[in-house]
Amino acid sequence: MGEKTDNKKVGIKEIAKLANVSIATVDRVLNNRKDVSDKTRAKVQAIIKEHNYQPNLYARALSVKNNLSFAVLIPKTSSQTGYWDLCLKGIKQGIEEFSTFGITIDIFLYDQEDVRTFIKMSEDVLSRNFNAVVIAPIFISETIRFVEECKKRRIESIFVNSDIKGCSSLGYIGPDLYSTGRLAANLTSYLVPANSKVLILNIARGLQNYAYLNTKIEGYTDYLNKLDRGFEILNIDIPSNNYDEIAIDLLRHVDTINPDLIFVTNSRVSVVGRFFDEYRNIKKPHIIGFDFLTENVEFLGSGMVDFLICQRPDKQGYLALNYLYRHFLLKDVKENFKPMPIDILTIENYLFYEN
Amino acid sequence: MGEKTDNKKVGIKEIAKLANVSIATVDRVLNNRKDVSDKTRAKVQAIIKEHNYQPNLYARALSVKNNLSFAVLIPKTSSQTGYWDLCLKGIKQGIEEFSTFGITIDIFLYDQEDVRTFIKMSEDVLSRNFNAVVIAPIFISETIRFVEECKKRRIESIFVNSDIKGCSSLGYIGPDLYSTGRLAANLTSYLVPANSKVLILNIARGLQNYAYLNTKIEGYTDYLNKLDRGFEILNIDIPSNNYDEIAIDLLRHVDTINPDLIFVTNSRVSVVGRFFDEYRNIKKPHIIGFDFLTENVEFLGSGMVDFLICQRPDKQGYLALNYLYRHFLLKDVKENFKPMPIDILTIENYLFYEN
DNA sequence: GATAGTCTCGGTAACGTTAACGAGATGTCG
DNA sequence: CGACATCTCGTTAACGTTACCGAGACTATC
Repeated sequence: MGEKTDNKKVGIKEIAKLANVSIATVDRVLNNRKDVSDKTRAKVQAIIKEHNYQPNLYARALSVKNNLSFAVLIPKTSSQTGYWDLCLKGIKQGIEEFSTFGITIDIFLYDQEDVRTFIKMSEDVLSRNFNAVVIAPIFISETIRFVEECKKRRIESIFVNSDIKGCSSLGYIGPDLYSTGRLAANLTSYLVPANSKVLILNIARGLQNYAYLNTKIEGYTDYLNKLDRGFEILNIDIPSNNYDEIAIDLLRHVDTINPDLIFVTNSRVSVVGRFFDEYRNIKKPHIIGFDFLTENVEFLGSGMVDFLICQRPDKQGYLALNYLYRHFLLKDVKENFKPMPIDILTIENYLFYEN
Repeated sequence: MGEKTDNKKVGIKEIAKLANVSIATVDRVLNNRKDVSDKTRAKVQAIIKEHNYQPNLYARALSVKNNLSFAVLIPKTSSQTGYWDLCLKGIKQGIEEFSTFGITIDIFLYDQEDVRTFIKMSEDVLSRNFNAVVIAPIFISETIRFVEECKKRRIESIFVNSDIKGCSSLGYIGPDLYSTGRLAANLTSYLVPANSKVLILNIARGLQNYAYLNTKIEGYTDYLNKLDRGFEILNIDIPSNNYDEIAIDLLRHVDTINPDLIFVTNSRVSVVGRFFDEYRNIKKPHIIGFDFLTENVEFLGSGMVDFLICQRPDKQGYLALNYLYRHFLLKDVKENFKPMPIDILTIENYLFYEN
């Protein structure tokens, strides 16, 4: 025989009967509201614990008529990378799911190359009356200021993609960026032998703002230095979003450095792939980069890129909304979240990767 | 401003009013039951489509009082590997979640080293009256026979962990095993140079039964042979579950072969790790294995094992039940599932891996 | 033309929880 | 002692869907 599962779910009604009170009182105890004497509260709580009562979340979701509203404040996708589209995809999935409960979710997109658009959008958010806001914090000081303002108005905040430690009221959903850099270094150590030349490549306009890049690079260099294999590590910025401009810079650097491996610190790895696709006379180094974008996957599939490290941006977006939903409606979350998994994609497993 | 999401969910009541019928009739149309004239059915359907009516699954789940029952037929966890515990963990999570709806789920565990226990358990399953059964098909011909019997009795079946093509009525949830082997080979090619000696190691009692192993090995050797780097590939079985026995065999083989890399084709990679931990005078090869078991992770963390390939057994178990739940209650599933993602774990990202 | 059967359809109680409302008991202050 | 506030608790209508029950209209049969 197999194990038998006891599926006798006790309901609020059962508890009420056992405690000789009304279901309203049980509800008051469950949601620890007032209007219950200490004595009956203790009695009901005892019975709840004794029978391991678990609320029916579906009934609760059905019953509660809320008018919660959340805001989402993330960069708009640029012509150069579809990264934020992925995040948005997860957000939209969340909207689809949670609109059933009457939750309103508004999306505010800013230009990650123009801090003024962030300030404008954050003011727009404040002008309305949201219960919570999901933020991708690109601009550090401006985000801190914005969250301060939110706290004053009792608007909860949660970060995705990257974190500013201790800033948001509800925490951070995303990968540990330092470990992300270490992982890239770990894979690097498998790809190239000792004394190799390794090029760290930061490609994007307005690079100075991207504090999260430094964390990745730190993890990367710390790991390689500790390995002590005589790697020669160079860190180069190409502050542009234009392929032709980037190609010129790249050509110059690659010519003089002649790297064995290039580590692209963000999702622009496809640009580097395209470069070596065009300049076939140049010796192609190993390439490691970030994010499951179609343009990146293309170069992964052709063997141009060795590893893609992924942080599930869509899942991050979805989880942020899911967390808010649970925070406000289900009240079941106390635990702070662990960092997101860091996925490794190669030519052999990318086909099965989704969300 | 941001995008505004229209959260006006139309309900069955709205539809009824618009169609000048009762909600009962709308319900009949929605669940295409009889007792509706063609004319009113068409009218209601038009209005449903026009207003893009989406049923409130929570209300439905709350309302429906079903007495569905599912069986789960998987190997019991052996002393040698906690693999099936992980699968069971996912199953139990599903039980927890779906018992809310009055679904009864019974677990039947068989001994994967003894086909008779499988036959016994499958008879037990048939003697009761389940609506569906989740099967981990280890014993091929016996499983086929069992599923035939299920079909006669209109019991749905779904496979996890490995597949027998076209056998189960509802499909297969798990990784593509051939690709799994290819991925191991891909990682192998990064770990060792040309002309290396590679040892494929199959460890488990009753190996002859494990058809899924061959698929993995096929993927592995196909990939390496196509690479054409002069790898010397050896395939060795150690049909035992006892560490001391395995160690003796291993010592003999490793001594004569002196491999540069060992590919352990199942979750017993910790045994190999322990071996090289004890025989420190032997040159440690690179090691690749399977599954996120605590004992395996230990050797991943110590650097003894280079890569662990994971197929999320707990998620497989959960998804199987989740699929059944959706199949019977929500009726929303038509799509056949894609293979599960194949995860790569190294010393640098395993900390963030869960379910 | 009475009877029984079939085909449509509407009314409504339930599912488990929430929250508005009000009743009764007790306390407080003049 | 009366007026009023506060504390405690029960009653009950929702939430959106399902499914049982039965009413009315129509058809077939004798």
